[in-house]
Amino acid sequence: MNSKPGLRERKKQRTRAAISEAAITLFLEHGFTRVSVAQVAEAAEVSRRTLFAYFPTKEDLVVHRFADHETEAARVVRARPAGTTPLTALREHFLRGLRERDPITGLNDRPGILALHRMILDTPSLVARMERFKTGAERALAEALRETAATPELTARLAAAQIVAVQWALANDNAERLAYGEPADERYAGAVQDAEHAFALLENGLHRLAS
Amino acid sequence: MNSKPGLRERKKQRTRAAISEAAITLFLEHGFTRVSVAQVAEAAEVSRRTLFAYFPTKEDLVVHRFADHETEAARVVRARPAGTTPLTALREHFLRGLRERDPITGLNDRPGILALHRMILDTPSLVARMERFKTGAERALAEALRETAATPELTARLAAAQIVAVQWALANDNAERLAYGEPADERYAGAVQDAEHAFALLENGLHRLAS
DNA sequence: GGCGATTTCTGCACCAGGTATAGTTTTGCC
DNA sequence: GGCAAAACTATACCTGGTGCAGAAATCGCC
Repeated sequence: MNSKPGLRERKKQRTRAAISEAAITLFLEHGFTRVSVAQVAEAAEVSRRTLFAYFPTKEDLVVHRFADHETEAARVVRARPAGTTPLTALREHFLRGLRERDPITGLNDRPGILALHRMILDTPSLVARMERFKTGAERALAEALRETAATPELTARLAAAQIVAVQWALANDNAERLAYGEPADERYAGAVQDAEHAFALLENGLHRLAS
Repeated sequence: MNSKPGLRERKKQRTRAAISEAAITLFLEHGFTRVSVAQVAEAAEVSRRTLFAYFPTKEDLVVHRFADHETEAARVVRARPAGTTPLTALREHFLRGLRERDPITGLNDRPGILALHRMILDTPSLVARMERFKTGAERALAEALRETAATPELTARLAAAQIVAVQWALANDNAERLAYGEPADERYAGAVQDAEHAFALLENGLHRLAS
């Protein structure tokens, strides 16, 4: 279907990739805050003005890689087999993510990914930018729940907020441990256990919380 | 204990208040983005540099008012009567907030508060700044759960994430409705019902979510 | 291949938030 | 009254981000 994207389009994609690559290389080498967008533009052989035509902010040079995941939970819920509860579908999907070491689960220790996660975790403006994805994911998931699970508006929003918060916490926990040096393969079993515990908590509630 | 804060300290407090007041007045009148910190400084009869000595960022000129609430949930959990579960204590506290129209519940329609909430809701950088409070609240609450409810680390973090997310969603929902024109007194009954529903969901889990 | 029309890129000037520095004023205290 | 510490100010600077006008590349068509 996309056999003929046209030279213009192809060039745009190449330029975009070049900018992103130059940015991430420089950021990983010298630190996000210590590299200016001017330096990135120069490294990518593009004017500063053009860089901002491709990426609206400096932070986006990094986090655009996660943009797709914003609607992932919503897609999973929509695509679940008939008779499956949303929570089950999401749990299975998350467990598969762990098995496959999907970076979004925080359980990927390929050097590039690891360094990227580390950088994000200790750069406040990048963390803030990631939070916006969380909000987007919440909204999309709520909509999916409302549409496919006959869930009232408020319940959908509450459930979505809980689910996204929990998935985020799990991924963060994994990413932190890996950033601290634990190998992914060694962490895997624990990550699975934790995920199952977390989804059980979502499913059964917090009523067991000691008084 | 603080009978003699000293002239220096009192003056600092007055300056701080003057800056904050000037800022909020100008922001509410002309919009957050359309007022520069230079204008705020001038209105407060203070140099720009001094303004930044009191408030680290422009956003903090607005959101510093919410700083206390960051640890509120944690305090409530720590101060709960013996034999009370954390969730019960938090629910009671939230319901009391609604009754008293505590701005933090989103259920206060005093013009100043309302206008402030409206401004925050449609200023992305302010929303982002508020999210950081959410993160702080999560961390503090997790710590309180861990310490006072004999809850394992991960469970505490997961529970805190869920609880804060839910309270946030409730407050947001109320604030949005009020921003849309609904009077607080008229919204009250619904807000209580919603809160009770939300805490029940937290307590009993999402297992009822239709397949 | 050539040639207008359109899109993209660039350079430049500009604004605002935030920081570093060095010097001036104010306050606390003996 | 006078001295040290603290707070404040002016100034210059850096960086992210935007507006604008013109140069350059691409497209589609002849």
